Amino acid sequence: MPKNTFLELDEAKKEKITEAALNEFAAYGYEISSTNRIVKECGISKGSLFQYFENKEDLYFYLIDTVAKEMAEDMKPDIGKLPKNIKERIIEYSLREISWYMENPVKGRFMIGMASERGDIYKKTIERYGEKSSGIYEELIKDAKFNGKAGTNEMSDALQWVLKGYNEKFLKENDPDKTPLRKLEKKYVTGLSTYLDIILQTGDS
Amino acid sequence: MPKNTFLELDEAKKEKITEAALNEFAAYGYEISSTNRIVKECGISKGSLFQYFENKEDLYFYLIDTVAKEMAEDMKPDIGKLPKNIKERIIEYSLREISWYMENPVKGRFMIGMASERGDIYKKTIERYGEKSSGIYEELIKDAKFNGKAGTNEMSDALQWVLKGYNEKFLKENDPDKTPLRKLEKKYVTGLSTYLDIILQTGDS
DNA sequence: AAAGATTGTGACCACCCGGTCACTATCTTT
DNA sequence: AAAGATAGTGACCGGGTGGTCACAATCTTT
Repeated sequence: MPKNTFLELDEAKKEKITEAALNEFAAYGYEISSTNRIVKECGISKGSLFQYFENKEDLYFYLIDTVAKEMAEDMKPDIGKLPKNIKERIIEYSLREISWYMENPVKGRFMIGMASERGDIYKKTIERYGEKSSGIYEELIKDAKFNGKAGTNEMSDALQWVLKGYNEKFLKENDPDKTPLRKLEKKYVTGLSTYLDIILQTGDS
Repeated sequence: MPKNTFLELDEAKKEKITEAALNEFAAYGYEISSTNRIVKECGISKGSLFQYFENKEDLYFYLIDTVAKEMAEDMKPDIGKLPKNIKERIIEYSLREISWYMENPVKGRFMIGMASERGDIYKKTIERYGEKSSGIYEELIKDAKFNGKAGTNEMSDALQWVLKGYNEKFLKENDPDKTPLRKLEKKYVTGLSTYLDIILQTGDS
């Protein structure tokens, strides 16, 4: 965790440092990211950075804490009022998620990158935060009918894999800076609907 | 590509160098991997390594070439005689793939890691080899019936995501060094069958 | 205004990197 | 055996790394 000195900085400065660090980690990943570039980017001295944070790892975990918390808080209010229909429920939840990524591209890339780190830092991240919970997917499909021998576990796995695959594909093929968000959201829903038909037994739209 | 000097080395030495380099890249990824550690591991001098290969990148691409070729050749003979039934066909192909990964764990981790590199080396890899072809998945499902509006493209995407997800899950949960391969293969097929039921309309076993 | 506490700085440290090259050791040809 | 070609070596180079610390600047208390 950051030292008190950092938390007591004025918002603008904190923001600048956080932004620079997120950009660096999002672009290069943990190991290749350079604290030298970070301090140059946000205009503070090396000494200051290491006064605010114990070390590079401390800074990295602070960012994970902050961004994960912010994301969770942005999404939480919507989760309560999801539709009853399974397919609609999944689409609305997933749309909320992808919109957050498009509205927060740097933080989004940071979070995605975090999940594909390697070596020590990956192990430590897992130790601190555990594997990504699949609880939310089980929640989403709680009263669906399934094909074959599939149970809730298999179904939520499949849903998770398809959503992840579709999100990656969508983010790769669509640039939120070029197309208005509204249009992208419509496109996202249309595309996702087709994929959901594949794994959901229910025939209604 | 490696210089002639490397290709003319005796097999044992080539093998030792290749093995050490694969281990390093598989464990750390391209950027963090160290040529110093590689030469120490395989017992040659730094000078020799750079006599055999132009530079680190050259070595890396040589490994990709070699391993990808080997994998393709190991799999090719089987592809021709896949069953006609879609589900059986997918299972048999996918089983062959996962078996190869379990029989060649280092090469397997190297190939998987390769696909999740970042930055320049990732771009260069794509430039050289192109995106991973999804042609094989289209081939596998060529005469399936689909749910809803899904066409061949969506279907092969979904199949690809589910297979990838299941493979990762399976490799994480099963250690080929502890359980005999036969048993693992049986377990793999049983598990995969359930997931395939989710995305395949066909009701037959 | 002076003294003291706090915050900010960047030159500097030891270390590691990929890559080089003058040199040695080995093998081949004469 | 001598001479020449080839293969192998590791100290060394410039450069970048995360992290430190003596000092400078600023703010707070007296």
